[in-house]
This record gives sequence, structure tokens and C-alpha cells, in this order.
Amino acid sequence: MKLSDCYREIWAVDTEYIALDGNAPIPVCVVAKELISGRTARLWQNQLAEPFYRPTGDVLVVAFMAAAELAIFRQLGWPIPSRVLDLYVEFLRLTNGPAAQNALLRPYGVGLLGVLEFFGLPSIDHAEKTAMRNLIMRGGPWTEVERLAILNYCETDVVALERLLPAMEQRIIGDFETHGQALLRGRYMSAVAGMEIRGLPVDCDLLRRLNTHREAITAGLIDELNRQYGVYVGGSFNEAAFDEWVCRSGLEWPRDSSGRLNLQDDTFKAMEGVAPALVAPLRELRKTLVQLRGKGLQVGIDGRARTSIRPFASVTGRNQPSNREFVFGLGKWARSLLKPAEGMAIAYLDWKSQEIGVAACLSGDEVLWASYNAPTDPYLDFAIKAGLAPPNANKSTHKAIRQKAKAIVLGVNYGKGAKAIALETGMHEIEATTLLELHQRTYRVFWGWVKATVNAGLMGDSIRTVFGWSWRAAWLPQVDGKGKALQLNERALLNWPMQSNAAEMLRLACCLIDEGGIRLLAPVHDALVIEAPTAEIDAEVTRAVALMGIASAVVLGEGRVLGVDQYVVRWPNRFIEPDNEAAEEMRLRILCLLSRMESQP
DNA sequence: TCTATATCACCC
DNA sequence: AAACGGGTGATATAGA
Repeated sequence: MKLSDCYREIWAVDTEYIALDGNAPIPVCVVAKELISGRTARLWQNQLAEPFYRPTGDVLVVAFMAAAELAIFRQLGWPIPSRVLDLYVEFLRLTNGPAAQNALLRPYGVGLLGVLEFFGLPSIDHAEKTAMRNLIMRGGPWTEVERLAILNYCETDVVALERLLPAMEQRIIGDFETHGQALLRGRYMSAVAGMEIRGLPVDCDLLRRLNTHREAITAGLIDELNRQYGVYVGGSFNEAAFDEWVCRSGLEWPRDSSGRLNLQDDTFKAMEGVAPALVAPLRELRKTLVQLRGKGLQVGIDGRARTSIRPFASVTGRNQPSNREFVFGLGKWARSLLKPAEGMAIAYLDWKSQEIGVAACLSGDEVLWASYNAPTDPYLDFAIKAGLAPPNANKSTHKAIRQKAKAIVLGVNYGKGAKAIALETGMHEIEATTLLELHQRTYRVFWGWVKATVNAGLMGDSIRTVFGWSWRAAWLPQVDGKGKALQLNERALLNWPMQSNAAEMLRLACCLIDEGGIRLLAPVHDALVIEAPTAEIDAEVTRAVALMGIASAVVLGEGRVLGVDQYVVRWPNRFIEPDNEAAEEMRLRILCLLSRMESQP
């Protein structure tokens, strides 16, 4: 099958735009070449009133990282193309191996130039690309010569796409199914574009105050504590100084095999039990300092925080936005920086126990599916089915056993072992082993599915999601980029189908919600954020939840609708993480430090 | 003094 | 030998 047999027009497209920190992109030019007829459209800023394409099913738009192009189309008010093929995403899919080896599998990187090189195709050099990007980012007005240079540069990427497409075409669209799946990924890029344009509404005043005083607060806290402890040297935590303090204090602090002190919060917590008055202030400071990070948010002049969603960036196909630029990647207290604009509301909608539901349906384990839908919850229902609790048990009557069952049910999805579960819950390793065995006996179909997937992966097969995102875990010899031996991680193979199919569900929901005209703001792995005027938010939540249900049923099968938790914030309120005392405590602590700092000269 | 590596904490 | 999946990023120390 050839693409040119499937479409009347195939447009290779590249755009140039100005993207200033935190602001939506401003179009500079668009160049597109129709690959069947060979005609080229070179459109400068002032020629962008009308799209060069028809948004119909017989027109294919080909791009590299199409979210950028689609963002420009959206900014221009152009209709969304109904068929999009993103060669960036397809390259990621075709070269998707173990995370530690992906650098080897993509020796020239994942940029357009690197991908051209990967296929042995000619391209312009990096220096030229950088120079042109700088010229564009400098902003207008551009001279006539510069304008021509920018258009020509834009066209070089279009020509590159024209060369790249035949090199990748057969592997992308081998048959109708893979063709359609590639288009589904392209379709998602438009939802991504929408989210990247809209950004998240931020309380700019609070953020500005925090940014102004962050360093002074940090320094003040360190000084205050250090008078007694002396473990910070030059504003930095010093291991040697801490070692001395530990010796002075006469504490038996845990160390690793080479004698280095263990500095994990867990260890601090344990030592706090031994010597609360000594350890607690230090532990609190260390936690607070970590939480005070977060000056990376890029906020546009409209008060919206924007960052790249980085779709498909992980081996499971999850989005991977920068943790420092993405509000939901910061500590949870920082979500209180989210504040709807006047008259607006935002809603955080997350699937309940999404990966358990995915596992139940895709494995075909009706017992696990029954547990997922149990009137109690999946954890207690496991305890009941395994004979650990009576059929009438509930959360309050069997709290302790529910906690244990929860650790097992959640841990199983990650391939967690008895030792780790015992450590986490405080139960004996033998008990954890017993419970894990009970899980295997209770959910036999699930375990058969897991083992078949792991075996296929170990044999070198690609494993794949319902929509064809794929991963080959055993591909190259098991060494990393430096020749260091790698062990193929069976637990990664075990978890991959749940995480990656959950990611498919999220992407489809994003498509349906965005296309349904709901203002979609952000994806958060098993959740998404929408926005609406306060008067409309309840209705929009209802619509969005229904669409999440459809996405669930499309991925998991007829009638397999996963539940959704809802959290709505209406102006003038801000986002307060529900049922999270730690986050709220940290928020109040930081606000307190902030106002104290502001009241001092 | 700059960079690489290890450790740790955060998110789902 | 150990055994918690996928990530990003800040920080401190070691190394060049």
C-alpha cells in the first residue's frame, strides 16, 4: 500500500513561529508542499488568512512534531486537518527500545536532522538551523532578504519531510490497521497543540512573590538551623559536616556498605523516632528546601503557564512534560498556584485505579474486573476473595487487612516483591510472600496474561498496545551506551501493558474532549484538567466524564467503563490538593515563611 | 573550575 | 545480587 493511493493530497508542512517564554506561539510563516502534484505554498505572516489544505479525509498533512504546526493552525483559526501523520512520533515508535538503550537506537537524536541522518538522507547543518532559529526568535521586522531566507529555511524542512516520508512510509503504514493507528497518534497531536496553547491559569501575584523571596527564605531557614547544627557549609548541605554532627550527637545513623551516611527521608524519619528533638528540625528543613524549588514555571503575559507536553516521550508512550515547567510536576502544594481566572473554573478528572481496570479488562480476568467494580474497593475485595476477610468486611471493620491488601494489589502492577512489600507495610516477609501467592491464585487469568507478555518480551518480540504503540525490550545486546552490562528488567515488561494502554486511553480521551469543544488544559497520566466558565463547569465535567467513559470502553471493550474522580475549583478559589494533609501543611508553611519575609525589610 | 555521576525527591 | 514500573530535575561530590 502506498500513501499516494490513499489520499488526493499529501501536504508536507513546516511552520516558523516566535515562542517567547510562557506565551503561545506567534506565526511567522508556513511552507507546505503537496507531494502528489509537487506544488508548493510559501506563506508569510500576512498571507495566512486561508489554510492551504482542506480538512477532509482525502487530505493528509505530514509534519515533524506536528503539535507545533497544529498549534499555528489553531492560532490562525484554521480548521484542524482530519488526517495528520507525525514522522517524529512514528520515529519514536519505530525505535522504541529499553529506556537505557534508546540513545543507542537513536544515535543521531530524535530531531529532524538526526532522523534524516538516521536514514542516510542529506540535510542542512545544525549551525545553519540555529542561526535561522535565532533570526526568527529575534522577532520582526525582518528585511526583505531576511524574509526570503526564513521562507527558504522553512522550505528546507519541508523538503526534508518529502525525503523522509518515503524512507519511513512502508514501516508506518504497512496495512490499514497500522495506517489508522498512525493517524490516531497524529490526531492526538492536535489535542496536544490545544493544551500547549491554552496553558494553565496561574496566580501570578503569588508566583511573583514566591520568586522574589525564594532565595532569601531558603538562606534564612538554613542560617537559622545552622546555628545549632553546622551541617550546611556555604549554603549547601555538607556530608562531612553532617557526619561530624552525627558523631557529636552520638547517633547510630544508618550507613551504606562503604560507610557513607544514608540521607534518604525514610532514614531521617526513622531517626526522628530515635531522637525527635534533634532530627525533626533538620528533616523538616530538608523537605521544605526541596519544596521551595519551582522557579521554572514559564508564565505568559495572559497569566497562563505553558510548557511542552512532550507527547510519546517515554517508552510507554506517556507524555513527559518538564517537571520544573509543569505545575503538576512540582510538589503537590504548588498546585495551589493554579487559580482560575475571574468567572472561570477548572476541573481535575482522574480515572479511579486506572491501571487495575486496564489490567483486568485487557487480560480478560473477570475476577479482577469484579474486584475493580466491587462495592467496597479493589483492595478489600481482594482480601475477601482471598479469604483474608469475611464477605461483609468494609473499610472500617478491616482497616489493617485492607492496607496490606492494597499494598499487594498496587505493588503487583509494578512487579514488587515480598521483601519490598514487607518493608513498606511492616508485615513479615513470609506474610507478604503468602499474600502475593494468594493474589496469583485469586487472579489466575491476569497472571497468565502477565507471564505471556513478559515471555514474549524476553524472547525479543515487540509488545504492543491496543492501538499499536510498541516496545521491544530485548533488542540490542544488553549493554548501555558505555558498554556497561544491563539486565533486562522483567518488571518493566510486566508493567508496560498496563501503563501504555492507560496512556492510550488518556490520549483518546484528550482527542474526544478537545474535539468536543471542551477547553482541555493538561494531561496528568491518569487524569486530565479542563476549564469552563463557572456557570458551565458542571455541565462540562459531565460531558468530559462521559467522553472519558467512551475512551475507556474503546480501549478496554464494550461496557468496560472505568470510574472517574472529580475535583472542581471555582474562582476565586485556588487548587487545593484534596485529602492531602502533607501538601496543605507545606503550603501553609511556605505561605507563612513568605509573609514573614515580606514583613521584614 | 567545569563536568560527570550518584543520590535523592517529586510526579503518576 | 537484588528484586518498585514510567519519568524529570536538583544537589552534592568526585573526577578531569
